[in-house]
Amino acid sequence: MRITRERAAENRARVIDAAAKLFREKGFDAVGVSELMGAAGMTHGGFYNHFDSKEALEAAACEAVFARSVAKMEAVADAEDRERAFEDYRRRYVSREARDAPAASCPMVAFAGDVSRQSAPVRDAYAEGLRAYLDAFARASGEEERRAAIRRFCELVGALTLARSVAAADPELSDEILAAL
Amino acid sequence: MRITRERAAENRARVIDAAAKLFREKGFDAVGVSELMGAAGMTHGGFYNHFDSKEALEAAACEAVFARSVAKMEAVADAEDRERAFEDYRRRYVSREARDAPAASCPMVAFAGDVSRQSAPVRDAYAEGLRAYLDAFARASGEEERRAAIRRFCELVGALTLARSVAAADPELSDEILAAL
DNA sequence: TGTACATCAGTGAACGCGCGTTCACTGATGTAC
DNA sequence: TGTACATCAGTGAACGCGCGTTCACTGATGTAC
Repeated sequence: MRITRERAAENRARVIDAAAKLFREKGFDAVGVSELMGAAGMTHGGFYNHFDSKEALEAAACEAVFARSVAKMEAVADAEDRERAFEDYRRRYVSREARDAPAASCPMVAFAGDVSRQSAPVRDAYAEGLRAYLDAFARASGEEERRAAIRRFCELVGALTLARSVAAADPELSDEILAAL
Repeated sequence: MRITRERAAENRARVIDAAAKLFREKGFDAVGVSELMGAAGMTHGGFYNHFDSKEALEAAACEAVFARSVAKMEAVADAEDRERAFEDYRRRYVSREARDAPAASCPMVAFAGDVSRQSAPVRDAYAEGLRAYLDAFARASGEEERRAAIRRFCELVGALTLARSVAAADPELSDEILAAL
């Protein structure tokens, strides 16, 4: 059942899309090749037509997720009313909506815990993404000192990470952490 | 080869100790029962003499790790020179030594990413630990507003998490993040 | 205190299961004429 | 444009592997007398 090249490229993109969501939601190791291919509407056997290995997809998905996040952050930095755009971004970052939608949110928070245990290509894609993101964040924040910008970002990452980690077991504490920002 | 009850209790404690280290270092799912028992000097078969399941050990280890961290934080809060003790704690928290020794460091940073995907007992042990830790941290920080204390803690957690996540792929960036605190 | 036996902590083989990966196969697509 | 054939994206069974868990077994310990 050969299909058009165009369609094959769409399929590949759909696998990366599914991976971008599922890896953020469940972590790299908890999502299998079968589940990924299923989420893209295929069976597992064809996976290796598109990727050398699961690791290769992890790196590709990591890159794709960061690309979108960095673009969003740069849009904030380049907004006419930068200050307001930044505050909006911040508010949404530590919102309950963001906390409860790990599949759609910040790659740093979703991947940070796992990434140091993943393969080198994944770690490299992550590091490059973080660098680009931090540069954009520093510009967007309006802080004169880069150190201050980094501290502000750490605050956001810590808050979202902690709030998400206790969301199920202690929702009040989780809300309190978000509200503190 | 039955052994003394005392010795059996020691063995159990040794398994929890090994779990406290290995789970923080590699994550819950990446450490097997065999590896844990081996680290405690036994073979895997006897595991279920001590624990109902791997999940039960995860919860016990989580509790044990938090107990130590909370005690340390409370010691800071109750120190004669609280302010200085707190600054020392902060400095050590975002040091390279702490970053490079995940097996021995902060349970929040080590577990936060994984805990929401673990079983209820683990999540509960974690939530209780975090609550106790935050209370002690708020006292130790000397902040009048609890919100300000939470923000300061988020800053630390974010910095250690991010620094650790890029330590291998981009040591300069990792150092820069630590230095920003 | 000494003896006889039940207990049970630890051993290592075995279980079913899901994982990442491979492979023979299918058949519509892409290409050469 | 039409025909003949090679290509290759996707299928689904099969692979070896390590996981959590179970189990029959061992033999020193703990207990009852």
